[in-house]
Amino acid sequence: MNSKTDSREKIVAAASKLFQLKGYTATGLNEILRESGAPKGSLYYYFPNGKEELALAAVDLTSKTMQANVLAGLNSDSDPVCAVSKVISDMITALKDDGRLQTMSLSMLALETCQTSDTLREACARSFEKMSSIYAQKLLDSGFSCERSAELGTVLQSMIEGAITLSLTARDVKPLETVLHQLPLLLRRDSGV
Amino acid sequence: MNSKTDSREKIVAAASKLFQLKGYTATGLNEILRESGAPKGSLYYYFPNGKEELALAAVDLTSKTMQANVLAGLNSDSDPVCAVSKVISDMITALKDDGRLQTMSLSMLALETCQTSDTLREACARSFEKMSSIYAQKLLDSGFSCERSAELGTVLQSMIEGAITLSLTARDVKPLETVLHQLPLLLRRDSGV
DNA sequence: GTCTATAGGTTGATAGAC
DNA sequence: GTCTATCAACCTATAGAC
Repeated sequence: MNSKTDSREKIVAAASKLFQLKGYTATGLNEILRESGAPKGSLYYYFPNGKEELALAAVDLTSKTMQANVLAGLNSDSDPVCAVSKVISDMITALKDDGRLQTMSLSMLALETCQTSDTLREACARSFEKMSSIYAQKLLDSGFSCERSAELGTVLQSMIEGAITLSLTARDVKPLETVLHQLPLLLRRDSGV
Repeated sequence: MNSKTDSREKIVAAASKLFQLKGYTATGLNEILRESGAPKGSLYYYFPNGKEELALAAVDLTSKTMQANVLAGLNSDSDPVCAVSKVISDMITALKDDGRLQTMSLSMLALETCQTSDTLREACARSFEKMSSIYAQKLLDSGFSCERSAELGTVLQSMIEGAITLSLTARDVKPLETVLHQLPLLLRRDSGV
């Protein structure tokens, strides 16, 4: 077994979970270490630049998992409306199971850090951009025009991030369900602008 | 002059500004007091329950200002597409002037506090709900059906909050501009679901 | 009522033993 | 390489002088 990167991975996994749950500022390094079981020395061995460098690794991990989840949902159906609906339904189910963020949104971390750390801001921006492009690619494959696919990808990403925020705040998945319900209208093929 | 509530109002105004800019956890009470010019004793005189009670007042202030801004934009045109476009254009202009949140979104504060404080979570949820209903009322007045108005109000609120998050993170108003561009399609009158 | 000084606890980070 | 003991700085909250 490779115990070499094991400590590192456990720290990043714990950080990724806690940053999403409580936010960047509210999550202490001690808490991350307690959760991961690793001692403090290991953290500064693997991440000499401290909290910011660890958060960067956590964002990358969260981002990759999010992308995999969305891609899996999109691949479940060839019809783009059904495919995106599946992605949102999965989020609703996950949110109902436990009312917490679990690899669904980087919004809190992005908003917290975008004014204070360019490194983290850019990492979050890349993640948002990637998610938009994943939605756009699905639309492009389904016959939407190049320009309209790109625009709708951004709109979908905005709408879903916003609906997650509203649903978490209300402790009620209704905003996500409403977006789900209005999805067919937004993605109509006819009379594209 | 009524100096009675003057200190209180200055504290709430400073808190409202800093909470939106840096977030709830990252903003210290000392910083708020420094910004407002009031001493620490006054804070605990007006807000015996400390930071949470102050944040509640700050959310109420921010929420009221946001509602006034959106209502002003919506009243600028009788056509709902033009009216909502005006609201979003104003946000784009404000974001271009200085790339910071200024009475535009409670998303960061809502995400930060929704897992730890029911009081603040509910205050943010009420604000989101109110904003959705303001958009819905405009659509209702423009002849949309009652049910469709309510649903589109939620979708608009989600989409705009999400696009603000994306624009701030990317330091680029393009996501908001894209939403603006796709707005006419979302709000088409024909063939309502 | 208004304000200051300080308590008590936590944070991110470091130095150095093994 | 891995870990522990400890630092200085910061936080929220309080007690009590004016």
